[in-house]
Amino acid sequence: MQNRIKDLRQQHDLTQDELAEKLEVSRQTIISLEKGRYNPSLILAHKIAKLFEMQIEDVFIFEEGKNNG
Amino acid sequence: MQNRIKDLRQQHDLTQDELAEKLEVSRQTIISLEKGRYNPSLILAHKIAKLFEMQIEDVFIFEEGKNNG
DNA sequence: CCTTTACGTAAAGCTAGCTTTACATTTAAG
DNA sequence: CTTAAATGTAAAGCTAGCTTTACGTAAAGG
Repeated sequence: MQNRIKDLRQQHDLTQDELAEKLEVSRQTIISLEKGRYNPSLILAHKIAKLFEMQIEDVFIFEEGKNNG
Repeated sequence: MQNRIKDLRQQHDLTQDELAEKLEVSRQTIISLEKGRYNPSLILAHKIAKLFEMQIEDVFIFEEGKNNG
């Protein structure tokens, strides 16, 4: 699962530290998210999408076309 | 955080067990989700929304109007 | 050289999502 | 009463999201 967090953060002129504060998570969490190291909780995903005024599905890119019917 | 899972499941004539199989999770997970007992992972939320052909934000209802601008 | 800012890795630890098993209740059918 | 399907609770256990601390690197500035 990929995401556009790094891109969006830079577009909004935020450092990792600033983004972490706004989302009320640690900087490590931001780094890990940007590196695609894990699958965040829905609430965190929502906070991110809300901050950037986007839909969750537009921030996070899911693997479509795997076993999709 | 609330959600419309129970409602959507019934609209689609699915039992908890059938929904669990489709989502590749346990029935307990469905029960807990329907009861709002926790905050699912983003991937699970996505699978649910995709199954019902909806946006995540339309399946899960986040507390808006708290400190929202 | 030294300090500050920003980004990154590593690893130990806590918490909560999710699984598994077991048991109880309700409704429908015989 | 018995069987079966559907829903629910309880609790033990594994895994992974997230935190915290520590250390390393590179760029900007004095």
